[in-house]
Amino acid sequence: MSDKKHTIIVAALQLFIQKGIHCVGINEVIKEAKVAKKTLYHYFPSKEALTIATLEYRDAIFMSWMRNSMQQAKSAEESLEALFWGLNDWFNNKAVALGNFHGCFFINAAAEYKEQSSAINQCCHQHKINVKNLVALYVEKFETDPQKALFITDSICILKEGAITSALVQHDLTAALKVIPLIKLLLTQRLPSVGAARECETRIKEK
Amino acid sequence: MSDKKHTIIVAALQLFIQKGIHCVGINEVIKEAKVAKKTLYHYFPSKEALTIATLEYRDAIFMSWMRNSMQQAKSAEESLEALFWGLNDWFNNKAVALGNFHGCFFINAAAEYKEQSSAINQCCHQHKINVKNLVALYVEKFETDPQKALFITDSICILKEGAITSALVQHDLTAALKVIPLIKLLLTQRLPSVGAARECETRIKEK
DNA sequence: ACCACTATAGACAAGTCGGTCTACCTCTGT
DNA sequence: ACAGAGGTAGACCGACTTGTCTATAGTGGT
Repeated sequence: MSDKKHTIIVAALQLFIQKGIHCVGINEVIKEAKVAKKTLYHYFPSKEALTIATLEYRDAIFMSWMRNSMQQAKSAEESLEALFWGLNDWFNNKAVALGNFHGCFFINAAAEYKEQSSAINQCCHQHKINVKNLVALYVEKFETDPQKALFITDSICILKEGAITSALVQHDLTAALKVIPLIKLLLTQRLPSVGAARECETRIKEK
Repeated sequence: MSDKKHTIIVAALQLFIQKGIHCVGINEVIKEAKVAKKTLYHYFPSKEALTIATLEYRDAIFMSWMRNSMQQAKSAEESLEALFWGLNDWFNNKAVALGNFHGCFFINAAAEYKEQSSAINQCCHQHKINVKNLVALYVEKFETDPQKALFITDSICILKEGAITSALVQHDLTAALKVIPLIKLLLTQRLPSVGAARECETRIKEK
């Protein structure tokens, strides 16, 4: 990839994360990237294309950071816990790879582009699938029952989203830590919860 | 309150929730509200003031809906579970008072106005405090230890945020149901989790 | 009857938006 | 030497933004 193209993506990503996508104009991006407007439009046909490029770039950064945070633990269970220690670092601006915390770029972008048909929304959706797949990889190491594994994976992903959102909206920088006991509970005593999940499914069919 | 003022707030809220605040211009609001621009600026000094009025109105609607969803259950524990059944209705467009689901207005608004000094961000923050206080009211009915009660309250709020975010970004309309087993687990076996929370606090101090 | 209020439509100002375009300047490969 | 790619600055376009203003009209209270 060209140097300039990369510079533009990095600058745009930084601005989009800090201020939101709608708030940042093309002129601000080219000023920050120290690049001519023609150069930007040489590499990207539109602001939307640039936005998608920043989402893809952020996805690569985030997934790499996540893999790195999880793979050092001794067991699969500890890897899942380690994810939340990593999130805690992020919230407190200690995750160098992710930069300062301004919430999840993908959640924020999806909030700005709500229509499911929009390419930007689909990018955000895809990122969450990537995250879920990585979590599932670890869960499946100790839980062979696919149904139970899916329940644990979903629960962990929801707790992750909740922690990120709470950190952003409620300014609760300890949200990731508050979740860790629940993760432990989920991993040590998971059988009754699946029973309860089945009960829920039954109840919704009754409705 | 004047009829016109109320009409403007309702129209603006509907548009803001559907499309996001930055995406909706004043002209669109007055067209939807069938009101002259001067009338809007007679009641609201600026778009920001109008936005805050919509946030306050939505807060009133949401808190009323939430109280209503929870107060019918037999026990405090069931009220907390009922909250998630209510969320499930909302996600599936069955909560009449809240309208069709487009994510949490406050999370989305906070994502658009990230600066903590902004009045809009503070409104969102305040709403989450209101929600937390209502949850705490029920938790304190069965958990007298303030530390444990706080942990349970925080956990439930994080699960709520996670479910809403997952429903929006991952298009997972069953997110609220997936959380219910965790709520049950939290309420029936809450002692070990507080121990784990203490362990976390110890570990973070070591860092 | 008259004032103050509430409302209307819509022109207008001043600025920003995404995006196009011209004109010119370096490099690099042949 | 020369072509073409990649780069620069910035003028320009039409559409849109928030917010102000003029001119007009119906209303209720004193």
